[in-house]
Amino acid sequence: MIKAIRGTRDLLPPDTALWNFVEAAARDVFRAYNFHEIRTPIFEETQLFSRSVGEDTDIVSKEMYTWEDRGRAQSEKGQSITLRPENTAGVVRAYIEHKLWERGLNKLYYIGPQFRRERPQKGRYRQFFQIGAEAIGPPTAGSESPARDAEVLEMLATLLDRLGITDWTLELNSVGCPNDRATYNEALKNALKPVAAKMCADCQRRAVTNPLRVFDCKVPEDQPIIETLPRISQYLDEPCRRHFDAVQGILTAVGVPFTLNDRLVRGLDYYTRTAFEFTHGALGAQNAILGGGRYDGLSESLGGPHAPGIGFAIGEDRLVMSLKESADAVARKPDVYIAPLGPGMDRESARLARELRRHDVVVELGDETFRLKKSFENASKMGARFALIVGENEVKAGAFALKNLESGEQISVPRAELAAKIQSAS
RNA sequence: GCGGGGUUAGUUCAGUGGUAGAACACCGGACUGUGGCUCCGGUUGCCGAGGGUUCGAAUCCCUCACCCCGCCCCA
Repeated sequence: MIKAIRGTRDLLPPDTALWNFVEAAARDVFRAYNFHEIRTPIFEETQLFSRSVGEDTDIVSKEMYTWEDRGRAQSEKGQSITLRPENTAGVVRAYIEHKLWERGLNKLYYIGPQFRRERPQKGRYRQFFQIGAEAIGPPTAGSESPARDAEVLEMLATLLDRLGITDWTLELNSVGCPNDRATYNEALKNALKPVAAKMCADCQRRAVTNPLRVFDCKVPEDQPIIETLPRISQYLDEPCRRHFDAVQGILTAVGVPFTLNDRLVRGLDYYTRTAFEFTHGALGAQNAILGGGRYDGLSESLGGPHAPGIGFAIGEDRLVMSLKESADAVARKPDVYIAPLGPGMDRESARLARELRRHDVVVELGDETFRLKKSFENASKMGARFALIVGENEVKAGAFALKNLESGEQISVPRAELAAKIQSAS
């Protein structure tokens, strides 16, 4: 048997209804903030990712689906291509390629699949879905303003509330400018040198390879040592500090609660200043449902103009997981099951079904060879609200037996009134 | 890449060396123009794959595959 390959999966009803619900809510909320949808290709030149995400990140060094193209044209041969591991790079590429700033397109959102070749685990797949947005543009468009950061964060809080997710926590930090980070990294390394030997094996390795990761350590014995380490917040220059203070001020003013977390660091190279994460309990080891931050230098590093930006990506798989219970409620059940009874009644039923569907009634059709019992069984199994009997008697009388499957009440309804009768009961 | 758990009916699972099971689901009947509740009957399997031990393997051993959970890392 051929199965979906490791790390990929089929999304089936009724879950798909929940996915649609989530996506519809996101589109609706984003629209209120003047974001517009962009769809970029799911594969790009490999360089795009290695240059933006960072050559030394795990994503680029070992988690990308990359292959060599064998196109017909000479220019296509040997070109290295990669399935997008995230969507920010693609959006910024498109922003530059189409000079979107010339058209005032500064706020973009996307919904779509991303790919990483990592070991699957709870809420983590090789094809996973992200809902994200990027506010990017020349500083005159407000793209560098702390007000933009606050707006994006407030938008996310609104979306989560709208989805009925109330127990979220917004963790906020500033990772400063590239200069601040370089200085800080040096200071952190130096501070770790004398104490690393006393820490857990993981931390000893991190101290050398990726010092920032030491802050993720969960070993209790290491915590006192970690507490003494320098924090990025102590290394922010004046403009970065003012920016961060302003973001916090606006968030407080609009009533979006947040927690400062100076251990929060972002893995991707392009992040600057504001970094954030929304977490949600009861999701296991992967408790972050969305993350993002500011990337003021990304456009320039990809050969574009100075275009500061801030963005985020929501892990849709995880978000849906935390809503899982409501999947059945969101799926729309048939309003009516039409039970044709006897020879010739399929034709009659098809005509009726067509009429009703034009009135936005959800109709499921039976078959004239089914016994009535069978039709009723089918109807209640699929959760139809009504069963409609289409037999010779009904056709002759021009009125049909309509049974409410919940109450058991059955009435005779003239053809012209059927749609209204079914709708009114919903 | 590393560690742990798992794989038996459509689904959830029991079965630890001697005839493959239960519940639910599904199909049919009781009930030929009326579902749900009830009762009766029925179907369902290369027991993940391959090899080994044994008179005999779902069961013990080895190898592999796949799934899940976690680690590393991370939107």
